[in-house]
Amino acid sequence: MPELPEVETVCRGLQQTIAGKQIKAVIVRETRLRKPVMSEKLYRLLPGKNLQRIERRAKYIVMHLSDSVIVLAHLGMSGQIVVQPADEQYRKHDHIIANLSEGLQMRFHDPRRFGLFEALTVEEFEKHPRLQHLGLEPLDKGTDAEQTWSHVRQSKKPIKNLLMDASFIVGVGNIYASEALFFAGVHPQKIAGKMSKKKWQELLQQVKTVLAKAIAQGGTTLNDFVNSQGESGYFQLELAVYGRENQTCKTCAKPIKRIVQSGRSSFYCPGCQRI
DNA sequence: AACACGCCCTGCGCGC
DNA sequence: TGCGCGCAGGGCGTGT
Repeated sequence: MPELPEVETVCRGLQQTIAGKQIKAVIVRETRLRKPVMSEKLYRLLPGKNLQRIERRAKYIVMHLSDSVIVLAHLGMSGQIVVQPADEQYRKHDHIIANLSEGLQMRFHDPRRFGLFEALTVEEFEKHPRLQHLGLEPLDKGTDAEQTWSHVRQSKKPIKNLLMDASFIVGVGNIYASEALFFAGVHPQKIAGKMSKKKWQELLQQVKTVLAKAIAQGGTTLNDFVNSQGESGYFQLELAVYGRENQTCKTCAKPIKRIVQSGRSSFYCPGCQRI
């Protein structure tokens, strides 16, 4: 479900709604996530701690608690973190519950269970293997063509695969990769190293623009996205190519094509995006 | 050693 | 109406 803009939206929402609140108790109802949930550690580390700051790194949600405790969460394909009144009925797939002050609950909900939810000490967080090899944040000022070109020019990957390579740039998922490629006029199968530097500059700019717009829309570009208040999105910002196979290109009216790259669908306009 | 692939899961929409 | 199939926004382990 979520790419960088959706995770960013969740983090901002959590910061607004639960920063400053205390975790009273934790209930683990399902441990079978991508990585088995360490219930005992959650029970030991979280109760009594205050939520101080919630931030995003790549597609990870990082919750800083008092006493140097950190909750690291990932939404996978279908995860949600929703804050709601504690007296509402559990939904199917509400896997981890944190009772907060003021009668609220934070619930980690994830039908496909590809997500991650764990409690860590700061030391564990800083050495966390999953976080060691993450690439650049696309929205950072310093992430520009100058900074990245030497890597891009050496890559023999199709450009779409490179855009989605989290050891290079983080947060760009299957939808926004297709969208950015469309707006830059780059074919998803173009070999990264064969682009001109100018074209790469343009593409990176489109990546930033697409992500920033989606954040500005509150992540509501994706149809079943749910923010931290449980509000679902609706298409405020229409997608140009993703999911539009056989529909007409909004620029040149040719039919949008779908191909599969590394097992994932890519959508592009054969008129606007050339190899 | 850089790639692509399969797989982890549930749910949904489609065609029959 | 029910059933099977293909597909889904992520990421990791494995094999080439």
